Amino acid sequence: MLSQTVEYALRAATLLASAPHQPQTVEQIAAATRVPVAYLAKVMQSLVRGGIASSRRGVGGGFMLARPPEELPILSIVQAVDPIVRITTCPLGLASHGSKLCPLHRRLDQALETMEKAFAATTLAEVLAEPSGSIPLCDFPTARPACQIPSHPTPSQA
Amino acid sequence: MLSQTVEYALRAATLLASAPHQPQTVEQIAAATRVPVAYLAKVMQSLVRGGIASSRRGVGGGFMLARPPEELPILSIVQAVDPIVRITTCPLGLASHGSKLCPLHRRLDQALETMEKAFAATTLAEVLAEPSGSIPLCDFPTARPACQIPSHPTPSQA
DNA sequence: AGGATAGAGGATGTCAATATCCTTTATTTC
DNA sequence: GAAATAAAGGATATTGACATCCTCTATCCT
Repeated sequence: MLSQTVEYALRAATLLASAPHQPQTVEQIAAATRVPVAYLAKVMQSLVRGGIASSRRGVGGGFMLARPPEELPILSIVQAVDPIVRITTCPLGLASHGSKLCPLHRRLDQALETMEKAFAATTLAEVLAEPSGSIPLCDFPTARPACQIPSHPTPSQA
Repeated sequence: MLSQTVEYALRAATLLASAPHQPQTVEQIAAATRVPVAYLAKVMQSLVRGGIASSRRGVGGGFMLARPPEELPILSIVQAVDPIVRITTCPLGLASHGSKLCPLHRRLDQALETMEKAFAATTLAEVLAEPSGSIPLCDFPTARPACQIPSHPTPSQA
């Protein structure tokens, strides 16, 4: 239903949100989120192009969120890597309907709209700092959820 | 987002609903719904296995809905061909959360649930007989929407 | 400047979804 | 029973999502 790529991107973004102002390398993100390193590199590129993350090369470089998690609806992450395409014209390709969708596709598009809205209404920050106290994104080997950072997540553990 | 297969299955089911008690061959359905014939044959098999449609071989045979459209939520069609898989355990595979989802995946699963409910709440009949009068599934070369059937849709036009 | 680090980008491989084709089986009609 | 019709099912292509690898470029540190 939701693509692997979206899943990966959301995990990565969540990790970045949990380590603010601390650049994370692809290796670090991959290890923490259990995503194939090489593929994650591509996904991160999409996030950078989409304005979700910023990147820095060289020593001490890595990826950081381009904006604070409070201002990042998870929809923007979805759209950056694997956009939700709404149904705007009849997929059958017949022009007889003009711009009006038939009932079937109207319903399908409504379902898409619902998803879109749900994702638009949820920010990364909300995903991260849940009142219930459940640790987001499961155990992090290196990083900690925002609510219980010791002093800084992981400067360089090698 | 939604797979091609689901799209095809819904189109086919809608057509069957528009021609009740009139078996439609794969060729007929394919022509009316603009779906590749050979692939549609596979999709129809799934619908039959899923209890959505019934099939008859031989002359005068074809596919019919197994139940009246009023009793067929479109969710059942989706589930028959390309089931929505809800997120029940942490995709990261770490058991530390027990059965509790992390906030991220809880949200994602909620989105899936919303879709599921939307599809569960909509019947084929509703998709077919829209008050607005827009013709479902665009133009039918052979069949007509339920609201304006002449006498019978298309017995055998060859 | 030179070496080390780390992202960017291109080329390529793998696998599942999509799609096609052909043979077999069931059913009807004559 | 034989011929025609139409679905069932297996084998096989094609395509795009997912994934890997290698080289190039930017940045940091000494």
